[in-house]
Amino acid sequence: MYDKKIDSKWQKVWEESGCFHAEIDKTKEKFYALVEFPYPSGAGMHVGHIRAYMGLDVISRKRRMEGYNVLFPIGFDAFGLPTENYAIKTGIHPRIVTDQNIATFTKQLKSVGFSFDWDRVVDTTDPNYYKWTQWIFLKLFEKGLAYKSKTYVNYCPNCRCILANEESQGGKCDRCDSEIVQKEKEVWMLKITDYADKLLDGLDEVNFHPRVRLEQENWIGRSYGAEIDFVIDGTDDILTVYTTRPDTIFGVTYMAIAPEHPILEKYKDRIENYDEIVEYQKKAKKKSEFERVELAKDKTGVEVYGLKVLNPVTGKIVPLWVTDYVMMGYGTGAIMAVPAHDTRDFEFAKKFGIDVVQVVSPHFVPEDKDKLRENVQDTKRNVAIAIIKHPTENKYLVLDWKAEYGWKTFVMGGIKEGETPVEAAIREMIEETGYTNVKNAYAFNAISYNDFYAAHKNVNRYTTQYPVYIELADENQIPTNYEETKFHNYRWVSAENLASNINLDAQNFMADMLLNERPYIDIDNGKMVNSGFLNGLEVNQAKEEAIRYIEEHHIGRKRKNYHMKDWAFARQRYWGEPVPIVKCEKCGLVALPEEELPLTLPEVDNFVPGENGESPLANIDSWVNTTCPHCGGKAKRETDTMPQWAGSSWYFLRYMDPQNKEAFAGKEALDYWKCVDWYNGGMEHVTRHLIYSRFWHRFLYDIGVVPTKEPYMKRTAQGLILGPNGEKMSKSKGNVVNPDDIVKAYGADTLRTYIMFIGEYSLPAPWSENGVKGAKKFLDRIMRLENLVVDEDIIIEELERELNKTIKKVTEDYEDMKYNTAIAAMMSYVNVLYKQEKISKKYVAPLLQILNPVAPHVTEELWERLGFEGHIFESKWPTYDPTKIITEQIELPVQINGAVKYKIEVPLNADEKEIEQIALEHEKFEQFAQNRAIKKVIVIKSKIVNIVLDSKK
RNA sequence: GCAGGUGUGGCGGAAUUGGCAGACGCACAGGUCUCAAAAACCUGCGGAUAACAUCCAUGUGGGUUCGAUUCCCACCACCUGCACCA
Repeated sequence: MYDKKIDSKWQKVWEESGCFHAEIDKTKEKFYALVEFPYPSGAGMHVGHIRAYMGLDVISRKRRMEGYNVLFPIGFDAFGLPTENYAIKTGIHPRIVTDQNIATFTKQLKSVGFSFDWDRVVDTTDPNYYKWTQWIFLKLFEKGLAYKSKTYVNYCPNCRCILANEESQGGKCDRCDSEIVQKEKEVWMLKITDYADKLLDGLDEVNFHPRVRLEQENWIGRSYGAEIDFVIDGTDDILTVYTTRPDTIFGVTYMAIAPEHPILEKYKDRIENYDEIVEYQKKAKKKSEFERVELAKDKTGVEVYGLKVLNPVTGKIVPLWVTDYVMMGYGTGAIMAVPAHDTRDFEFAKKFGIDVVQVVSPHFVPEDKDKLRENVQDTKRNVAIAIIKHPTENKYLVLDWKAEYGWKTFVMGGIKEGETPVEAAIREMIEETGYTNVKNAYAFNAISYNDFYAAHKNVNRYTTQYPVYIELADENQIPTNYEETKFHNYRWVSAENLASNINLDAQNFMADMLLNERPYIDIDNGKMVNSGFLNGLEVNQAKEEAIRYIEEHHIGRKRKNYHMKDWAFARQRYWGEPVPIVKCEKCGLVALPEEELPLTLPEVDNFVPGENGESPLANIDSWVNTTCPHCGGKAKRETDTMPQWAGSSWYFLRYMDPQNKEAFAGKEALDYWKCVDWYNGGMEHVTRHLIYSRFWHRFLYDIGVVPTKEPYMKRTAQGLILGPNGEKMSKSKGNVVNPDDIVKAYGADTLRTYIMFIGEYSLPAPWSENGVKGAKKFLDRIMRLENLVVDEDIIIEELERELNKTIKKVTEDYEDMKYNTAIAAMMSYVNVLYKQEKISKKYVAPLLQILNPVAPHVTEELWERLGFEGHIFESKWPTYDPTKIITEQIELPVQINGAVKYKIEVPLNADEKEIEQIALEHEKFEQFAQNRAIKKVIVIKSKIVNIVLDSKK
């Protein structure tokens, strides 16, 4: 039986032997495994922490046995709001609370038996640590990447604190879930946008989980396009817009600006309805983020009377609108609106009756029977397509062409010289159907290019097709004797069945555009129409050509844009790193000299932040008032502190050399450990910590103080552990599992084994108390192997094969983080062992070694009891013998018509012919074949045999 | 709305260059041991039917293939991320 008392016995051995302590050793290859260090909250450790750390504890233990010099550190990310809020509530100093929490976490972590190097623990709130956080900030300031700016920032009224964009995703505060508001404030910002390209391109150099990579790419959100300068008619002012679709410049029918756009204030005297606009600005400002998103479908806006805008390419003058669907914070706060090819512009234009002009048309080139043919004449044609609506019913006229053409189409025909599409469509309708009386007819925005072979004329046609909607007034018909009527018959089809009764893509597109009013936004398939010099170009060519044109004419420029914004790097709170900058009346913002670091937090009586979002530090006059390091005059300290993400942006570097007093880490340590080889953590940090720390690290590389561009070579992510009810664990739902309870009841290895067995590592998995018992049962079975083991050397073929297979499988699965199947394989092997009367030690020792990373206490104990030499952590990772895995006879399944019916034994190297013969000679074959003829026999060596029989006898 | 992921027994989950669906575990049922229980051990366990034979079965509907959980098309449900990003 696995008695949990052995846990502390082995934890003591590991601690006293220092076996997990890492030192630089140039004779060995290094391996740096990193897990996201915890925030030491009062709630203590969560089972999620265990899953996160186990992933790399297994890898680290395996690597040590493989002979690597492994650095596997742990520390505490201890600045932050929960501790401070607790301090506000209880009056206990955050320092004391932090120390208590760290002590609790340390005890808990040790009780699970992680192989961390406890001599390298870091604490971000230790002045010896944050000295270097401040030092890095000064470097950023020195290089112009830290700046103070008065802008609109995200503000959480509940936390009384401003937040970075990354901390207010979805318009909610990361910490307390309150609705955030926009507040104008002067705060410290870090210019992370300067690093957007480096952060994106750096992803090519590392091996990140695809989901992690994708989320980072989306968050940075690089887009390529152009800035185009529109002239405000009758002024010298320009209105610059950013667009990713410069190709659609001919489709601009209005311009739109954000409510906060400064142009409004500037021209308030010229604007005829300025009052109305001010009213709209007020309303827009009041809307919460939530409302803006929820009411997205219902566009609002006000036209600006008195200002018009000149399209610099077409020379057309278009109206200017103010609307809150344009954001001041993205691009230039102004857009050129192209309703035909943008969903939002389309909705807006429809609501306010603004023109929609199609400039991109799909290009259909059929691959079926209508495919262009060689050796027939090529013809070019403008074609009118008549979509004719029945006078009384919701039905449309469809032509069924004769079988040899196979088309189902609308009425269509060539547009003659001097004819408009509408005229041509009506003429064709009368000629082909005899209907004469039109109630309403108009062309609409669904022009398409269509290149195909026209069988009835035996020519290739390159057509531009113009759709025309015709509504009949009545069913009055005149006789027709037009020659083309012999090709087809017509019938009426209801609107909902139209798509399945038209079999040309181009015409289906038209019907779709007519019936479901929508913009055409497929940018991968399109050619330009109604677009002057761009006409006929594919979208991508048109984009380049448009940019070339505007640059040549100095009316715009190529441009990249990012979704990511600069990092608001200030919190109006006490429990954070003080910003080492003073504001001097004469010299402005002045950095503290390096020798004065760390700038430590002063003692305060009251941790409550001010009503208007100022830090508690602002109340400590003795601390705030200081002298300028530059001129010696009066100066005030910055009272905002750094955000929680500061300390965690470089902690992996401190682990390399945690005691260093001269630098954040010494050169020798940096050159040896270089960067993290494998980093595991949660998905929730991908667009926060992981972005920030890559930014800082890249900056440190750029100033020459770290040896690699990227901090983490490989990044993986564990899935959440859900409560037993399948919901996310939370106190309010009462479904939280405390790891301490599991360790106390079942032992550390049970917890470890269960969590690794729970399911695919990167996916969420629900907790199951029964599953825990299953893990315990398995470990008990391991311990009881002692009763089967004998000293004799007995060779058992089956065990030879199974052991080698298991070593292979487990070795490989650990590397792929497939811990669940690795454990399943070991369980299977144990099941085989239990079938034996007695087993030699050599069949148990490697099992203990490969199980050791998951269940180190149990395996160490049994290793000792069975009298193996030394400790298991000093032993060498077992290798497998591939020749032992192969057997001479292999079993192959035989299928009859695709369903497995029986199995055959064949020699390993039998060829297809021999296998076929063995399969057909098998006694069961006749039973299933029943004299049916064999059509075909498929033999896949070492996989399967499939015999295909005639269905008849 | 866009992007990504997931969907397989009563449950957690295996199986992917297309080749035995349900490994391993849990739960459940029967048995051995026991005065009894627990533990342990053995056996069974997707569904239908008397059946060792047959049929059905990997979210739904089609398709490709000798053969599809795996590939293709359309759709549904749930989860995650982003979100009026121009």
